[in-house]
This record gives sequence, C-alpha cells and structure tokens, in this order.
Amino acid sequence: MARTSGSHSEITGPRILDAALRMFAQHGYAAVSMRKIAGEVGLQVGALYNYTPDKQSLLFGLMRDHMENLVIAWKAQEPAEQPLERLQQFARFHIEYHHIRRDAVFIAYMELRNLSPENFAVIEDHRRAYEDELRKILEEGHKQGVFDVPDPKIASMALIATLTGVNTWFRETGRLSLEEVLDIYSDMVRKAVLA
Amino acid sequence: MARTSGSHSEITGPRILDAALRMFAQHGYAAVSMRKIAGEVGLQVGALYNYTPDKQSLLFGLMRDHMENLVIAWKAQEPAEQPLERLQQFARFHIEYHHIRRDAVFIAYMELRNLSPENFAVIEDHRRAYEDELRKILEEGHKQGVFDVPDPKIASMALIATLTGVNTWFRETGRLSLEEVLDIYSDMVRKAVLA
DNA sequence: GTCTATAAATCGATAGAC
DNA sequence: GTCTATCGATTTATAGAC
Repeated sequence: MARTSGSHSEITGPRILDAALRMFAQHGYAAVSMRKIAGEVGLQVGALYNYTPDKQSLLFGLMRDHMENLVIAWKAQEPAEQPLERLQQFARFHIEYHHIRRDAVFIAYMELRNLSPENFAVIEDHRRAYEDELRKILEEGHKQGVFDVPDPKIASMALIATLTGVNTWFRETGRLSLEEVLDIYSDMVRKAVLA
Repeated sequence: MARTSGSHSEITGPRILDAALRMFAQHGYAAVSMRKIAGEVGLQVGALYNYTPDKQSLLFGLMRDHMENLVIAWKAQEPAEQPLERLQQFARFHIEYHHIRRDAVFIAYMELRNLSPENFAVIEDHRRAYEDELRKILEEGHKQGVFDVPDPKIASMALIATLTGVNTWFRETGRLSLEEVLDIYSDMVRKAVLA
C-alpha cells in the first residue's frame, strides 16, 4: 500500500526520536539544533513541530520514556527468591539493560539540568523508584543476616553508581566480553554487601 | 596602591575562570554564552578575549587544570605502607577532593564531548594516570594476597565510579555527615576487594 | 504532513576608540 | 584593559502555500 510522498507520519515520529536520542547523547542537548535533527531525518525544520510542541518536550519525552521503561522492565523480571540471588539478578539486569540503551542512559543523567523544575521532579521520581527496588533487596538481605548493610539507601546508590559506570568504559571490541564483565561486577557487588 | 578603574587584570582573570566553572557546571558549556559569563563578572563580552583566545580554550583550561591538580594532590599525600591502608587512604582522598571541587569534577566528566580530539587526548591521559594510581594499589595488594582482585584495571574503574558517585547525591545539609559517608564507603570498598 | 519564508533574538568573535 | 559597535551566522518557533 504505497503512500503519497508527503505522508510518512507513521514512521517519521520514531525516526525523529531516534535521531534526537542519538544526537543529544553525542553532542548534548544545547549543542543540537532542531535543524540538525530535521536534517538527519531528511526533513525541513518546520516539519518537526508536527511531532513535538518544542525542543524541550522532545528531550523530556525521551528521558521520561526511558525511566518508565527501565522500572517496568525490572519489575517484569521473574524475581529470584533469595536476597543474594536477587542482588545478582539486579546487577546483571542493570548492566545489560544500560549497555543496550547507553544513549538514553547518558541523556537521562547528563541533561537533567536542562529540564524545567516540574519535569525534573518527574524524572527524579522514576529514579528514586528504581533505586528503591535495589534498596528493598538490600534491606531484606540485611534482615535475614546474609548481608551486612547498615545503610541500605546509601548502599543502593553506591552500587548503582558502580554498575552504571560500566557504560563509561566498556566497548564491545575491548579486551573483555560483556559476559566476563558481568561476572567480575557480580562478584564485587556480592562481596561488598555480604555479611 | 589604588589602580585606575579600567585596570583589574590581576583579579579579573580568576574571576572569569570562577564564573565559567560555575556556569558551565550548572547549565552546560553549550548553553552558556560568552556574554553571560562576561555579565556575571561585570564585563562586556569583548573584554573576555583579553583572557582567552576563544570559548573552547576557556573550557579546556578549566578541565586540564583540574585533572593536573588532582593527580598532583594525590601524589602529595604521604603514602600509607600497607595496601589496605593505602586503599582506605585513596577512598578518603578521592571523596573529599571531589566533594570540594564538585563543579570541576562535573565539567571534567560532562564536557568531554565538547573537546577537540587533541584536547580530549590530553584530558584522557590525566584520567588514566589517576586511575593507574589506584590500579597499582590493587595490584600490590593482590600480589601480597591481602586483596582478591583478578582484574585490577576493571576494579580500579569500578571503585572510582563508586566513589565519584557520592557527588551525585551527597549534600552537606543531608541526613549524613561527610565523615559518616566516608566510613560507609571505606567499608564497602574494603570488603569489595578483600581476599 | 511537509514545504518555503520569515520573524526576532542570540551566538562567537573582531575592530577600533579611549 | 575595557568599552561600544558591528559582522555574519545561527537559533527556536511560526505562518501560510500546497
């Protein structure tokens, strides 16, 4: 079912989001103009405003979708029963999920300062909800005596920083495979909280 | 010894650097115009170019100075003798130093993509030199059998990510003092690598 | 839905007076 | 060393033709 040449709305929207995500991650929100995004998709700048009311909404939509999907994807995991296994499951999930979506991860952290206060609060709520998932694991393990975590809130933020850090240096073409990295980090995370 | 009103070069330079550091950290390099920096210092935009050839050099100078000073400050520490004590010393130094200079830390990480390839290489060399300092500690501890660190390079990057993460959430006015945070992180880092 | 054209503001950087 | 004035390019966003 061929369409007229001026009508591609069904695929244009996602292509704009893809281009914006990639370009924001690479050059930064402020450094990427609406014209450059349009050019990457093969449009003139005016056409972008059929898909977003303004540049700010484009950024916020990308960040919000990423954070929402992150929490949803974690909750969709079949939960391991024991705290230690559950922690290992979280470490693996976090590294793999963030590796695949490194552009979105980068933006969701780097561009927080370009959000309005209201939008910032929304993103921070999602982030807190995700951190709470790890905190609950640590608290349960501490209660059972298998972990030694006197401050689960701090520990959850520390461990997430550790795991997210993989994105800053890991490359598919590097010395180690992602599977090997997963093993090393799982070990470190386990030892860091074990009683 | 009063000076004429149009001559403040001795203090204007540092004030420009201070303003640029603070504003780049808060809004991002691309979002801060030379006019805004000048305004913050109380100058017109043209006067800035008596202190920097262009905006790019202003950014690079801030990042280079920060990374150079970081490595120098660490090497100026009186080294603890045992690997475990040396590791604890590194953790404490890293958290304290990065806490005090959080604007510079933020910029040195966030604005890497706004550097020319040559300037980027310079900054990365400093970063690698600093990571090597931690790696050497881990290798020595592993050799002595007090640490269990099969991959010191990976472990050093993981631990640095953990420690730097404090900057993303710690506030002086929060629930914990910096001293308490130092204790918690020292413990986690120690356990993570201990044999 | 996409285009062209345009508005109004801002950008980095320079020239020349003082 | 700082100022004013300015150049030429670029910005976000909108209006209206098709």
